[in-house]
Amino acid sequence: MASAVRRADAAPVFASLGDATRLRLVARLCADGPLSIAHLSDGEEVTRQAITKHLHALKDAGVVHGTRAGREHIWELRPKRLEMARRYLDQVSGQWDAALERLREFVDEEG
Amino acid sequence: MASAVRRADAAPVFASLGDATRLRLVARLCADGPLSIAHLSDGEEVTRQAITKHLHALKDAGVVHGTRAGREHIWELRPKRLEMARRYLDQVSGQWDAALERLREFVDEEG
DNA sequence: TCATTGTGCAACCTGCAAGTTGCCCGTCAA
DNA sequence: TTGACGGGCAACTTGCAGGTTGCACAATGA
Repeated sequence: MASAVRRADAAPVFASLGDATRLRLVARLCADGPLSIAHLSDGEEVTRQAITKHLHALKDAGVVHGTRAGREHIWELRPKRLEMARRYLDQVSGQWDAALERLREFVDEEG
Repeated sequence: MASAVRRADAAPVFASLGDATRLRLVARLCADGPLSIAHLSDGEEVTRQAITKHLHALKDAGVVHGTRAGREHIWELRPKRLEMARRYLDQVSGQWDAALERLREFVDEEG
């Protein structure tokens, strides 16, 4: 079985995904593959600097990874972190199901 | 197939889970079932008021639901929202896999 | 060589989130 | 009826996130 995801690890990832602009960046990186800052800024309503800041926020959360190539800075997704977040939600859902089961048994006993 | 999760719906949920205290509250509600504010504040390092604010943040994101019972306010989890967040991560991962597949085919063609 | 392109850096502004404190109110039990 | 318990409300502080502007700098291409 996969090891349990710690809350302290999951929270920063969720926080990094909790911004609409960042979530859009993640979606684009996921659909189109690695892109430069200029390309990622293209079509966005905020400044290139704002995009850069968001990319660093995603990087600090481990969701994204940047590489310098000539005068460009290429950013790509790190799907492992997203998968970790998904696993955390799975864990919580699993606990919930177990709690429901316990409740059912309790009700059965009382009845 | 389940309908696609919109980014605008997912972002607030992620944001609500992006705080360590709130994530802890969610975990407790999930493991122990519905609890009052007093119980949820018990063991936390912040004030009851702070917990109340966090619970309202989770409620605004649709992750949690509160009911008044006598002089107590009972809060319980809404697993549907968490499941939605999980589905969103599934979507993104799916796109990522498709992108990898396209890349593989492209490399095969070139080779 | 020189203009253009893609970025990085730093300073700055602004609004909101997180937390606290103080006070008041309904509810429940003795 | 009264005191204790569980909460709501409002004002206030503080730190930081999100965004901007201005400038400097390296890489690139004509």
